Order: sequence, then C-alpha cells, then structure tokens
Amino acid sequence: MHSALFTYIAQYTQATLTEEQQALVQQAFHPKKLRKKQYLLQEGDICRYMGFVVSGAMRQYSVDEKGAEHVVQFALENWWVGDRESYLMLTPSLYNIDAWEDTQLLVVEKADLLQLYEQVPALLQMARQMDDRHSMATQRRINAAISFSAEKRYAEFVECHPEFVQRFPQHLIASYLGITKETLSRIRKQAL
Amino acid sequence: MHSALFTYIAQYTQATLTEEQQALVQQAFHPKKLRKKQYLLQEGDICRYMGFVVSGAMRQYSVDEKGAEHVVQFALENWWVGDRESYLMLTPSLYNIDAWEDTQLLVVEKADLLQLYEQVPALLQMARQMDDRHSMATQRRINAAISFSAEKRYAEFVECHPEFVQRFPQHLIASYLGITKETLSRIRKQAL
DNA sequence: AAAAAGCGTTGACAAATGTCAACAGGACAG
DNA sequence: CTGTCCTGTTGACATTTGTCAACGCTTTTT
Repeated sequence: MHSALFTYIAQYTQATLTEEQQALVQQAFHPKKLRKKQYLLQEGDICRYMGFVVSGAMRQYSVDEKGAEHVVQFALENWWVGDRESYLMLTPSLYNIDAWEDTQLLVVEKADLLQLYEQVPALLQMARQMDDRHSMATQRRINAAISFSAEKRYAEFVECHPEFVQRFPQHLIASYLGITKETLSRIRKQAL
Repeated sequence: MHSALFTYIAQYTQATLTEEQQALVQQAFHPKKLRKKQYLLQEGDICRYMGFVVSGAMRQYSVDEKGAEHVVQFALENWWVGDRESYLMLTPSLYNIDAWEDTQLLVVEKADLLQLYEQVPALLQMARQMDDRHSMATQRRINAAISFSAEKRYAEFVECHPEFVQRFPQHLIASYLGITKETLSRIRKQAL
C-alpha cells in the first residue's frame, strides 16, 4: 500500500529511503479508503491532514450562493489532496473535497509530516518540488483564465490534461474552466 | 539598502541573522535600480534571478496575439518578482516584467540563493512561508476566476488589495481581473 | 422490472462582457 | 506653451456566455 508513495518519492528525488526511513513514513502515513461520493473534507471543516492519492480520483470544489459547484482542483493517482489554506492556517475551509471514484489515500497529519521532514530529507525535497510544480501550473491557469477565450482554455486543457478528460465528466471540466456545461458542449461540437 | 530585506526576513522567521549571515546575504543579493517602464524580463528571456522589491511597483504580464496585455501579478515593496516557471526550469519566459514606478530591487541568482539556503536556514524558512502564502493567494484567485462575476471579483480585489488599487491604474487592474477597462469603468460607476 | 439519478445535447432567449469609436482632462516631454 | 501620450468615461453595437426547459440515453438504485 505504501509502495506507491515510495516509488513516487524516489521518482522525485532520485533518493532511495533507508529501511528505517521507510518505517517512519509507514508510521506517519495512514491508509484511508473513500467510496465514490464520500467526503474527505467539507466546507467549514479544518483540513487536518493532507492525502496522497494511491488510486482513484478526487475533486476539490466550492459551492456558490446559488448552489452551483465550481471545481478548483482535480486529483488522480500520485497527486495530493487537501486544502492548503485550511491546512496551513488551521482555518475553516472554503471548499469541499470528495471522491469521484473509489479512492485509496495515504493521509498524514501536519505534526507528523513536519517531523518527517526532519527525519527524511528526501520528503522535504519532494515537497518543495511539488510546490514548485504546483505554483507553475497555477500561474499558467491564471494566465489562461485572464487571457484566453473559453474555447482556447478548453483546447489547452485537453492538451495538458488528457487524463482528466478521460476520467471526469464534461460538466466538471466545464466548471473547472469557469464555463457552463452547455457552453462546453457547444465548444466541443464546433471544434470538430 | 539591504536592511529592508533583513527586516523582512526577521518578520517572517522570528530569527535574527548573525553578522556573518548578514554578510553572506549582502554578497548574494545585488542592488538593482529600474526606471519606470524598464524591463526586468522580456518574453523569451530566461529568468536567471529573482528580485526582492525594496521600493517601487512592478507588474508581470503576458501579451496575446492581438497585442493586448494581461497582468498576471503585481508586486510592491516587500514582495518578490520573477517568473517562477522560467527560473525553475530555465525555459524561455512567457511573460514580461517591468517597472511601473521607479523601483529598487535586490536581485539574487539561483545558484547563490540555493547556496544561501544552506548557510542561512532562516532564508529557507522564509522561502517556504512565501510559497505557502503565494499558493493560498493563487488558489483564491482561481476560485474567484471560475466562481465569481466580474463585479464580485472587483469587490474582492478592492477589499484584499487596496494597495494595488491606489498604485496601479484601472486598466491594469481590469486586465488582472480578466475584464476590459470599459467593463471595469461601468462596474465602478454602478457600484456607487 | 421499474424508477430515479446522472450525463450530454439542443433550442430559444437573456444577460454579461467585449469591441470600436469618440471625447475630455491631466501628466509629461519637447 | 504646445502637442502628445496616458487615462478614464461613455454610447452604440456585436459577440460570447449564461439560463432555462426539454429531450434521449445510460447508469444506478430500489
């Protein structure tokens, strides 16, 4: 169960963990199974742990006054879920996170993770690389949001995230792009 | 000239640097003055250093096919400028960064900064906190972009970034919000 | 098997936002 | 001082996108 995580760490850091370090990681990261539609976090909750997705598919979304959902993030295998703001500041989250497919997670609490960073430098290294990747991706997404038409945003999305296109339905992708499902449907029709 | 940076580091880390560490920081961070309108980075350049804004105002923006500018980031005193993606990956930048007011920077090259992180742990700590703040802010901005109307995005912007409203003209703020200057002008008129 | 919920599509129409052109005042450079 | 550029505003109009309702189809639940 933890091996996916070890592989992932190795991939990001070119470092192999000692057996001792592996044991520490196994102690800190707890397996958690979520059935489809089950919440990992609900609006108002404080996000007390981060999760590493071993298998499955999850989404993070906000709900507006009218009850409409807006997908802020998708997460598949080998990616992380959790609301960073709530996690870092210990404030009630603005978001919901739930499983879109049955999902296996490895969750780690903040205190344990901070301690691990000292014991397993490779983990810290990995975290920084994750942050880097994340900040580059969000920068591009913001640029797309303010610069591109809906059509162009969708084209870029398909090119950069074909995995998401396969695993999530169109109305979620539309919401991720900041448009309605009807508009996305028309864009797709036109693009043929 | 470097004292603003020391104050900033202290504020973020509750750590005071030793004289030795201060000397190392002074060696690595080079003062750079930019006149209004002068480029720090142009599209296609590789971003070889990050800058800490001691005084002044800068903006990072992209230019679309039609020649329209889209502001991706503003930076005032005590904030950082540079294109993270280009800096991290050593790829040509998609953005331009220029001074909106006469600006004093402290710039630091990647290799020097990485070395400093080892010598001055407080700097590393600060960098991580910066990344955290940045990722929380961008998450909110993305959520606003996909969830809110232009009017609401502007209201939130004014509330969260009054400094920007004072120092940058409306057409730049409009572009930051992903709308045209005419639309912003109408929103402001209506909001009275 | 039947019913319900989820998904994608379409049409008619409404609302939001963009585009283009013009204008006015202020800042600024020659 | 004078002209130019920058900024913000306004109006008329075009385009994009959203809203609402309906439909067919599949999947899930009962």
